[in-house]
Amino acid sequence: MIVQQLQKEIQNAFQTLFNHTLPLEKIDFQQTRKEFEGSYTFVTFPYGKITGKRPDETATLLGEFLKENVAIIKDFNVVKGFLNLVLEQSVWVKTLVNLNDKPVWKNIAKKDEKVMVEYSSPNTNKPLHLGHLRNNFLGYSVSEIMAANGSEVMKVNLVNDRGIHICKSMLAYQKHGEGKTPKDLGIKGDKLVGDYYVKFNDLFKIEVKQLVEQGRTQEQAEKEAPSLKEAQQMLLKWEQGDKETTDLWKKMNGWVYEGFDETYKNIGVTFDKFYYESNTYLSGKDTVEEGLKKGIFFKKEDGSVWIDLTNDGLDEKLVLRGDGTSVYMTQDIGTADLKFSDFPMQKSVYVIGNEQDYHMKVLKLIMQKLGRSYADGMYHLSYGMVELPSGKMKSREGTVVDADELVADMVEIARKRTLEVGKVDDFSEEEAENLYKMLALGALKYYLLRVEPKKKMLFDPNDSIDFQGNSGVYLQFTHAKISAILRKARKTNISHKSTSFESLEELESSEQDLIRLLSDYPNYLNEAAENYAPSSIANYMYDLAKQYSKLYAELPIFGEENEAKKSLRIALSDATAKTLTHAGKLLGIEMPERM
RNA sequence: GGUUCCUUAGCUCAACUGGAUAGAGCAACUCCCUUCUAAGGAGUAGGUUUCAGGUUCGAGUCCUGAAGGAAUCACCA
Repeated sequence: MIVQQLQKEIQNAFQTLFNHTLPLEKIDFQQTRKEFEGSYTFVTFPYGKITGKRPDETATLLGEFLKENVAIIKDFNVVKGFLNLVLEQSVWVKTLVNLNDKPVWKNIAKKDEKVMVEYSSPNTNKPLHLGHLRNNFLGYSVSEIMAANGSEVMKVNLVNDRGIHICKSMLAYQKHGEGKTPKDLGIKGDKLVGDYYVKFNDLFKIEVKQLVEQGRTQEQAEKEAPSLKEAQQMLLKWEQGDKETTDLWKKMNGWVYEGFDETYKNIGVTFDKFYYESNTYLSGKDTVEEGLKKGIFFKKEDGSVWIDLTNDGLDEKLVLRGDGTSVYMTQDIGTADLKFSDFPMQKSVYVIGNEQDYHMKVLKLIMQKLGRSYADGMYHLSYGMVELPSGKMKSREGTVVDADELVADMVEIARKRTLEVGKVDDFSEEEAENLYKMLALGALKYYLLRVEPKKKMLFDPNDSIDFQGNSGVYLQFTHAKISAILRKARKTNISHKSTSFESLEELESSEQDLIRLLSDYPNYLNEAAENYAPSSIANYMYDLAKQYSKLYAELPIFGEENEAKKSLRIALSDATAKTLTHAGKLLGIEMPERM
């Protein structure tokens, strides 16, 4: 709010002093460094050509003009080309009044923009692991952030429910499962299926080893292993609609969906629509025809269809097999169109790991060449793998950090910590369990979201995720402290209505800093949406909580004798709590009243 | 081999998209609960931002090259 006003004032000053119109969006401010007086700093180095003066001269001229003509600017100082602006204290109080009367995010207008976010998109042959959690939290959070910025968002999950990998689980189950159900075994359905996926691979490895001993090369052996042949046979049968096979497929997928549902529900992730690859894997062939007609694709002698992307710095890429069957790309082309016909979006976000950077680049190029309106709005939210100290997680080796187990472990840690240091003796069992889960998920989500998505992460199962310092729990703890203050204010009937403090003229620096941070929230929100970056929100929340904690330790609230100051601090507390709650929601992190 | 991405304090990460003396947490060390929740706060120490050049008023950020790591380049999905 303040920034917008300052931008206009600078624009006006440039107009008057230098007869030059600066576009508003080009006028940037940075926070004045602590060692100088002031709040906002305008950098004048880039404008030498426009002003015809040295940067410090430009800064001085601007400073004098602003001080003279703008009421909220109390003073200025110039260090080289840096113009530091000192604002009237009343600006801060007025800003807090605005925050207090109406949270900043209520000013965000609805946009006429549809956004589809595809995320999670699991294979149905194994349970979700830590890598999926990163995906799920990213996708969910980006959806929330876009929606908070006024877009209409559709969250979709494209389930990879067919293919050779699923047949592998089915085959192993058929052989060794003895018809046992998850219920019989007392385990989740996705776990059962995952176990048989591992079992298949154990068998496969033994076969390969035997073949190698018989003199085959590793490569030959991997192609010839009988269990693999069987799986391929099964896939063929599935595609032909063989009843026994599809029945088994339906049964086992059903188990997996039950398991997934439970996990999604547990981690607080939701979808508006599910797509299943078993329904979409044949689509896209018409589009390939279209591309051929338009001359975008070409056919080789064997009938296979390709696109030549050498001019775009890539290779030739197959889009349809010689025998007319689909490849991965075919499906994705078809699915892209299908999504658009269901929900005519301007932006289409794909939350997919960075191992598919190349594939997604090709897909976007193809859709652009086909002239799809949504193609420019396709965005691959690429994220790095979560690795263990021993290296990459591999489901078929069983070396994964299981999502359900990790959450359960963290709930246990939360329980232990709460019993040690928490202040919730009078909680009912249900309330306590809720809290443990809230803290566990808060820590986990913050841990995964505060890092820039494209960076790979290292997770050491021996080091538990932080419950101290820069952590989700720190944010929650700050909120709980504030809640205690607000409860006490309510109980003792101390008002924090704007009228009770708006006449204040002097503020402490920690109060000012906090107001500034609070009023900057919409900028972070906007930035997060533009860059698809939940990490900006996470880092902002940490800064905010830290700034509040500082104030909390420095200044008394109920011990303050000046009633106006007391009210102002309560209003500040309230605004901080509301902002933490709002921002936390964007990351899927809930804020407790007590802990 | 081609392409893309990554490399910042002992460890895990920031750095407002090119701005002032690169900031946090963890770990170590000092202080602060007779005060609103110490899962906190204040402080000390820790850096040639992998390396070498370049661009400019100014580079962790942009360009070129080198080193190390990862992904990808399938008629697999």
